[in-house]
Amino acid sequence: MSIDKKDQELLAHLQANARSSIAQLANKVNLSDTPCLRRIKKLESTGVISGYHATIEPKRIGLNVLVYAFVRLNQNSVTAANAFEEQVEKLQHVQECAVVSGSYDYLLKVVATDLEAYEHFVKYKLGSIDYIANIESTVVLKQTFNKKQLPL
Amino acid sequence: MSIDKKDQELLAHLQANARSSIAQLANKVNLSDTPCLRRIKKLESTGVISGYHATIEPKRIGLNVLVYAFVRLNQNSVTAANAFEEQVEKLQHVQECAVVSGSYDYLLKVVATDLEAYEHFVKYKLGSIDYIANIESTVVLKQTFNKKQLPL
DNA sequence: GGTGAAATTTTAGGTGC
DNA sequence: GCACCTAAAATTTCACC
Repeated sequence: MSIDKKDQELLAHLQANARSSIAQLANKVNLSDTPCLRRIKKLESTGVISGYHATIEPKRIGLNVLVYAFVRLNQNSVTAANAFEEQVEKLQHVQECAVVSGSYDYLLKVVATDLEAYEHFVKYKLGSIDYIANIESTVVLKQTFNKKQLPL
Repeated sequence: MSIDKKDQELLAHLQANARSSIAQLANKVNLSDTPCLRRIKKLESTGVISGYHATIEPKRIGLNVLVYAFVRLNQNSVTAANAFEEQVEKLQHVQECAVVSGSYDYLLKVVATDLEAYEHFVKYKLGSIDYIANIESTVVLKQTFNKKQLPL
């Protein structure tokens, strides 16, 4: 998959506004509609574009708290890792999960309505997952920015 | 702003696929087109929906590395904070920036082509920003999931 | 990569429930 | 508040050059 200048421009525009019409996009990158659409379809089918998603302001729906939670498991087995990953994905408040370097095994990005709800989440939801040794929470006091644009 | 069941369903669908047509959405939530569109416009104008963004697979465009970087400043002044936030936002490889609790001041989400590029980034880009006392990098070894769906 | 045309969709207004 | 209808404008998508 080779991504030329036009593709890069299309990706930039689609990251900024996923609901732009093909005609608008074609205009911005100086192509006519058909080749523009062809390029977008190709970017989709080759997996460069994996989806289009509305972004919701968490605070507008009552999710006022964001926390990064570091998790260490009590054993380094495939069984433990698989069990943990499977169970944590079911928790709707966990938005992202990553295996990380350092003294912890996982980093989770968690949303909650408030700190009390987060405490409850850690105690009863995360806390009920198998193989967890300990959890360290890093509370986000303020998000300074959250770009929706990867460097191309 | 009150968000009822239908709005919640619309938000869920738009988070899953931001390019759905109004007719498709109206069908899914058992509304006709007009009130469906009205609701979406309202969700947009009230800031519940802040935008629609194409999601790009970082690896498909050569961004193979993701790192969470904790940053501590060398002074707790408004001047230092403002200067840091302003300069770090200009770095395209920094996707997110948050003020956090704990022993560090900021948590940055950084993408890079590889670890060597990341090392270069820390040394010459982040490193050239004023007021930074030290940086601790937590490398993501594997992303297990990244949901595009907030709990409603 | 571009053109033109058909098919579909969006968007707005009006009516009555 | 909604469904239903109508209709113009815009958009998507196609075969073809």
